[in-house]
Amino acid sequence: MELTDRKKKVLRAVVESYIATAEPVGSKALMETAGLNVSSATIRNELADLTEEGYLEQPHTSAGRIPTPKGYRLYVNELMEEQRLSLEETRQINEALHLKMQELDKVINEAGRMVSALTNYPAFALAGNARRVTIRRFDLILVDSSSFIAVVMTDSNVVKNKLFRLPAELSEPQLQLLTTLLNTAFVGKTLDQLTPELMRVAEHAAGSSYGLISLVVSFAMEVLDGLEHSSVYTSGTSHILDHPEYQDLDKAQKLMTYLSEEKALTESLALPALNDDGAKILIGPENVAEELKDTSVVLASYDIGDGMKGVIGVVGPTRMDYAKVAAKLSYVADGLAKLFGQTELPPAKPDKEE
Amino acid sequence: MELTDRKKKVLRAVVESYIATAEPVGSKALMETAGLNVSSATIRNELADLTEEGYLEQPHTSAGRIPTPKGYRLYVNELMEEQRLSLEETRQINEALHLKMQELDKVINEAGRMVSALTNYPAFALAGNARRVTIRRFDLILVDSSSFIAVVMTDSNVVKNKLFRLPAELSEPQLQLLTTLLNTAFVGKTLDQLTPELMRVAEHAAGSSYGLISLVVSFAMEVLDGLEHSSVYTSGTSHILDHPEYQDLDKAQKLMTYLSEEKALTESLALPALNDDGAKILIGPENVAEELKDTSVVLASYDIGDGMKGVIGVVGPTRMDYAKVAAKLSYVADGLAKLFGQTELPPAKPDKEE
DNA sequence: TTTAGCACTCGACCTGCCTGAGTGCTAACC
DNA sequence: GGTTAGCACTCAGGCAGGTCGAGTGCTAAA
Repeated sequence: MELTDRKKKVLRAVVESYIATAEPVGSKALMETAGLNVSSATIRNELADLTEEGYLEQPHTSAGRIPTPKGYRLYVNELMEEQRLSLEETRQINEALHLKMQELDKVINEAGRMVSALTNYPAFALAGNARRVTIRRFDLILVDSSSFIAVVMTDSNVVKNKLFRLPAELSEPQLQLLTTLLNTAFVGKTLDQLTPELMRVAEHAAGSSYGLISLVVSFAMEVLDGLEHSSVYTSGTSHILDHPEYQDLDKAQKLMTYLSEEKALTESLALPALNDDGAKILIGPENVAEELKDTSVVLASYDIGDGMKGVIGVVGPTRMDYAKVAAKLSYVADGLAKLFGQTELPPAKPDKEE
Repeated sequence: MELTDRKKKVLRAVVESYIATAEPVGSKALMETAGLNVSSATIRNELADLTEEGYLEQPHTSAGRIPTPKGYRLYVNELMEEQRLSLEETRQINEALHLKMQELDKVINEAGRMVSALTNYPAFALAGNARRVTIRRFDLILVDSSSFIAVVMTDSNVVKNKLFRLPAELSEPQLQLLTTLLNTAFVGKTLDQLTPELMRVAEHAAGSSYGLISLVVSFAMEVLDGLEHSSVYTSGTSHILDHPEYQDLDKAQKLMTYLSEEKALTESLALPALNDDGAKILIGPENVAEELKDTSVVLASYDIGDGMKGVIGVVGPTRMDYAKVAAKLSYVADGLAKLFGQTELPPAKPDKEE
């Protein structure tokens, strides 16, 4: 059943006032803020109806109303006005985004920090692969006669390396043989395709340096594994304490602990978002995780390219400023998508030349 | 002036009881716990003396005594008994330490987490170089005609890589020329020795692919910079709320914020510790950082090898269980030192062979 | 349908009171 | 002299009761 226009206006005013103050909202206060030229008694009637229908609730008899999750949901779906970011804010974001392009991990982490600073809520960020990752190539670099660097590149264009120091001697030709072997046997394979049998075959072909095969391959496995179970970065957890709903230390601590548990966070929040595009708002009980049942989450995902996707999100009380947060989050996500979309290389002409 | 034996016993009992309960300790309670066969009145006299001399204080007239920083200091220096870890604890630590050897960053971070879990205090961990780092070698790997991987190795045996995608074509010989150029011009240089002039000379020699020199070198500079300003990992900040002294949300939040500010943390806490070896306890006002004036810090540093050192530390209320924390921290630090001390490679014979 | 008015509810806050833990001091004791 | 028992004193914390005021629902009139 559709709500009347006036009811919607009242609901909206309640939500916005409660978002701003965290205090139950009374009929008198609404008379002024809702912009309807009716008396407080009329508003009381409307409030009673809205309460009846489950959009609002009363913490106790003689208190004002606060929105229920259902109320927030309606607000988010229909009533919320798209927030425009101020010039200053966009400037800030752009500046931060165009910092030097470091390792992916660091950019992700930095994005989380930025979002947290921008919204004053704790934030998290992660990147992951929507698909299985395979190995694209191996390179082995001889450093000296007893150590070498293994470089592994995946088909998602991630490159990782590791330095190996050996108790035994090693020669350039040996290493080249190894490289060829690795590249013929293991390229194009996903993590679970790297079976022990495959290893054994390759080791056999490797002759005297057979032991190295398993070393390098298990490194490659670590790399693939790391890419598929990418880690989450959390930032700004101290912002939890900003909000009166977390005066209750116990509540605050539970949320903090939850946020610091990578696994829980990844599984219940971030991964589901990887496959859904765009922004998403989860209000209170809409969250799967028990710990978040009275907490809201705003998420945005973006494309990194090479089959990878990123997610940034913000966690806060259900009384969250959804409009502002969603706007900021989307803007940052868009910025990141653009950042990753462009070639990593700035036009190759150096601008200083005498 | 030396304290009498009995005074020391009383002080010790006060500190330990206060550490355990966070409640001011009265003369009656001490009668039982201090293990002296004297009446509460006698103890009261001793308490009065200790208070006079600045080792204890009273939150208010009719309350028991709590230790002052000076009291804690004496306790730590003379009275504290070296704690032995339980078998279960050492087993736990060893197990965690012998996980697969991943990237240095991750090991460091993991160590911090472990310490935090072990002590129930927030912990931080970082690694840094005691000396200037230089470049040891460059390698460039051609991936396809428009992209290559740059691998940079430093004299601290850290290897980093980056994938470059070019708008232009690139050939193997070109890349080899570049590699030689880079290796002759920039090897052995520290960050500040990588001057623009040096770059210009090298670019000149590079002919048509001169633009790539600056790309690779600036990547190398990032690597050196990153190694010298290594980042701190904080974990377990939610443990702050475990302790009654941080019921005051404001206080808790200030500490949390401080802990999440990498820069402050590195400069005021971690870096100073890098140069001092072994364990260190800083009590309340002994800390330089204003934010830590009523907080204690226990630090341990260890050798990573190749001129690198690591620091792990724990932050908590002055009423911290110094003995336990110090024991655990040292054990972990020792473990890490050993872990890094051993060759990264396990004896190269695979134990399964048919 | 809206409004004014009124009785009612209930949390927040203040107040004063009481209790008990803990003190310092004094005088007696060994 | 150090040690102890006893006693008066202090003060935070908890509890009970009272007041205040914001906000309600309901009713009756406009």
